[in-house]
Amino acid sequence: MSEIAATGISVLLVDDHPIVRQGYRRVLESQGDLHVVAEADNAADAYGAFKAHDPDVVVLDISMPGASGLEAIRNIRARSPRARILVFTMHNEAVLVKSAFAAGASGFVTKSSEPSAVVNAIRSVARGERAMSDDIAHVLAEDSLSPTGSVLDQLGEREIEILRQFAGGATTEEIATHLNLSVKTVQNYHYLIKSKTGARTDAQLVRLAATCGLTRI
Amino acid sequence: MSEIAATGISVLLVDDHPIVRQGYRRVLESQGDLHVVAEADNAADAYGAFKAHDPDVVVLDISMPGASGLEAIRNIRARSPRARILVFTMHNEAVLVKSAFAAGASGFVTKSSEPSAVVNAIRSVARGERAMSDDIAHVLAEDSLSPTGSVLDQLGEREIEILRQFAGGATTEEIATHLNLSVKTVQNYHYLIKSKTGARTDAQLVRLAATCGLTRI
DNA sequence: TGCAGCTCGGGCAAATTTCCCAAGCCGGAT
DNA sequence: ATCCGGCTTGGGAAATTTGCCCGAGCTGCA
Repeated sequence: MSEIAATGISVLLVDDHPIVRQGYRRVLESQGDLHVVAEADNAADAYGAFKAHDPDVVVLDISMPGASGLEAIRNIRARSPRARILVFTMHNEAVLVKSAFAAGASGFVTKSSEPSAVVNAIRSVARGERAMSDDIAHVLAEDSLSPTGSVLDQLGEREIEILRQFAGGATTEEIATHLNLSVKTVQNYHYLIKSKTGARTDAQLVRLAATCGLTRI
Repeated sequence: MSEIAATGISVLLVDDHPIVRQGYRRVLESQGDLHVVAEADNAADAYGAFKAHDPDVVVLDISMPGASGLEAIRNIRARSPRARILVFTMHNEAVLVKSAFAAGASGFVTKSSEPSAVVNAIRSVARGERAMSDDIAHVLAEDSLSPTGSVLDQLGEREIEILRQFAGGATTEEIATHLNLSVKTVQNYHYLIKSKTGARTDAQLVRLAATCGLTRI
């Protein structure tokens, strides 16, 4: 079957929902130049499938947000730096997007995009270009993309400690007491952490802390 | 076009993601007996499309959570009690499932299901039977056996929906927009949820939602 | 020496949270 | 039929927090 790849773009589909995979497979294959050569339904299998089929593009459709998808990206890129990975999800949080690119993704498109935008993104990524959908470009633009790596690398020791306690459920006053700081300082850290990580919500902050292993839930 | 219905099952697809709709459409139509006669990308349009095409089955694929989906179900059923609605989502919380059936759904399948299970569910629903995927039956079964009142039992439908979106990282404005409520109302729910659950912090709320399976991290 | 970055906090306007309250609606109990 | 209670929806007003600006002390490093 690998002869096909010579005339088109071979794709590995990663998604945990079987029927979603099948739907995308049909949409992609109707394009003529796109060929789904393999599927995987979890992050762990993704690399095995990648190694076995050496696809031109990996389309990672992570419906659930964070960690396992990012892990899969790192997993593949660490061992095959030439891999092209297009993240395809319904989430559009700046933190997630940045993390995905930092982890080595080549593109990021949301499910709100038109089908044509998605297939064009696959073609762009296959050519080695970076691709993202308009809405993603928008959130990133506002967020003013910084070349920093993992989200936690941007944070100082104190910031991480405060984030940990906050994500653990502590109030601002409690954190101030624990760390012998003024409430004002803790508030400022809270704000600083949010701007550094791109989280716009306390909830996003908690999710971030959880996916980074800062807290367990 | 309605002559087709005589030989098969006509389907109305409701989903907010264009490419997802297109994928499902191809999967369903490849079955031979299933025909997608219309699509809608939001709850508001769903009833209009239903009235215009009178499909045998409505497949409601609400990736974005709930209330608007539940509303759409009630909306359709209230005016066309004969309507057969199959909810098709990635969520598998008992609360949601029960709400959906209470709202008048005929079936509930998750995206984790095999494509064959999904199309069979559509056929079952078209015959007027009730249908649900194995995993849904499982969570409902466990739920009915557990006398332990989950924290979620204290919360109403709206509260749960708002908690879900909040824990997912949405801002108050976003939730208000999604659910067509005033910001003030969402704020009040936010407060109410905290007092009902005893959470004193947004972070505690997120953790609570996560442990209840309302959101994944 | 000097810059850069972390840590710590003040200030102040704008926004949000916290409570309390009211009204409509609906289902169940009386 | 009526009342009670709970859900849903929002207003109001005080209290608190956020967002963003600032300065200052400390450290490490070039």
